Amino acid sequence: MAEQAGTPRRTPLSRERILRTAIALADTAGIESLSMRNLAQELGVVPMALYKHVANKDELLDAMIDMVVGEIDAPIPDTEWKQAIRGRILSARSALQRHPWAALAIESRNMATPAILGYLDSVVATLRSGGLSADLAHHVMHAMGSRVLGFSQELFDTTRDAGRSGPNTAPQPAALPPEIAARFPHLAEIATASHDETSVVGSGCDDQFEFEFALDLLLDGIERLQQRGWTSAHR
Amino acid sequence: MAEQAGTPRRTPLSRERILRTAIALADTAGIESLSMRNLAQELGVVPMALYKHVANKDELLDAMIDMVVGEIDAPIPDTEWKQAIRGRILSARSALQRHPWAALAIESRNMATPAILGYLDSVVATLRSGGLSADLAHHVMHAMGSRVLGFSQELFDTTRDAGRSGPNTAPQPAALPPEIAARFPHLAEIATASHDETSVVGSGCDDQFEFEFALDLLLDGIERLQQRGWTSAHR
DNA sequence: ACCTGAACACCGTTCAAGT
DNA sequence: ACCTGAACACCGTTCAAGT
Repeated sequence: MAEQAGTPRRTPLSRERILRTAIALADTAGIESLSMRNLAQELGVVPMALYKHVANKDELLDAMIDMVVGEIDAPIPDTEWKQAIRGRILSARSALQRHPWAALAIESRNMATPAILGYLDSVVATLRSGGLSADLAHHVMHAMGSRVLGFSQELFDTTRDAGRSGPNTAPQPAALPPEIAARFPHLAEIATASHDETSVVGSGCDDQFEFEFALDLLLDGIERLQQRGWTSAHR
Repeated sequence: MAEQAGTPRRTPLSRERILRTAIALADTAGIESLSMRNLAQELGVVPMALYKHVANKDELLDAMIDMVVGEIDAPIPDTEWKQAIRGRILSARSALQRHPWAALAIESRNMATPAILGYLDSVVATLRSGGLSADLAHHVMHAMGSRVLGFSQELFDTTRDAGRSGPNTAPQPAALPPEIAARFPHLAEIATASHDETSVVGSGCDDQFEFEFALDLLLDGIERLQQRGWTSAHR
């Protein structure tokens, strides 16, 4: 079960192979199943063997994050800044969606891996090249928050089973259970809102649409500030 | 050490007392120090005793979260919706700041405790009373994301030691270490931006300002959409 | 009837002993 | 010189044995 068919059983352990296996394990079994012991077993080695290639579990997680961030597309040159940022962020989003554990891992880490810093740096570069002041760019990065990296921590999360293999366990809870819908009438109302308008199947809401809605709200607001020559002194 | 001076050593265990102690422990020692065993020791009982009052650790965490959410101020009646929401969210923020572990706990939980649902419901109620359509209110809640609850997952977190007792360990890293400032010039530039403008001591940036900047950017954008009678069909 | 010590099945990580 | 079994100090939770 643990040994893969094609490879000779004694494929030498390498940092690369450890990272790929760790990511695959987290993707399919969930991040909570990623223990040094489980990972070692998956690789057919004794747990201690991993410590030859990674310092400890924290460093392993950092390296996994860096690999995911590395999947984000490079910026498209010669594009208007708003479109460039938009495309970049949507690419980040799809990378993070391929690895559902990554968003929370990034948040719980103290942050600041080289790959993340490189990505953020290039986003700032795009903002600056679009004519935004360093001052405004600074606040923009804060305002975007985790959305820069493609996730926004949806509060009522429709797809929270993050990290299950196979088809998503029950596509949607089919709106709210009636007893809590009664206790929280306004939530019930908006849960069923935008049914008629958008063409979403079932009662689920379109996460991608919500993400872009918020993203564009922010980008449009920022563009307006820039055009008005906003500085921190304004407020 | 574990027994408090004023109380008789046999203060009967109660859910209330367990929760208060758990929150205090997480506040002072950090969430990673909150184990059932540690908590029991703090209370002077055997770990198993806790299971008479809480089903398991997950339920304990949910109850702790609900208690923190309970600290959020009630909405001020008869206020214009934008101001009402703004005040509510800033109150949520200060509650979450008093308990630095809470934001991450909320995110990692599957979400949807009664207190959180009640809070979200009342925020939606305010939006609706301000004349926003259920459709727009829906998207607004998504756009706000975790900011509705007062946190935004700052990506470059200036105060990430969350959960240390005593004075904050070194107020600020004094800008970026020069070697990484060289590798990420645009980050370095915005890190030192808004120095002259705002009156922030040291090189830190004003988290509260950044939060309100983003909040107002969103609220202003939403107000404009509302005034224009925006619906999902627009896009 | 109530309480709890010991135990179970896990962690991440160390270290000395074996080849 | 290299590898690794056993061990350490933890987890959350169960359960049978003790009062």
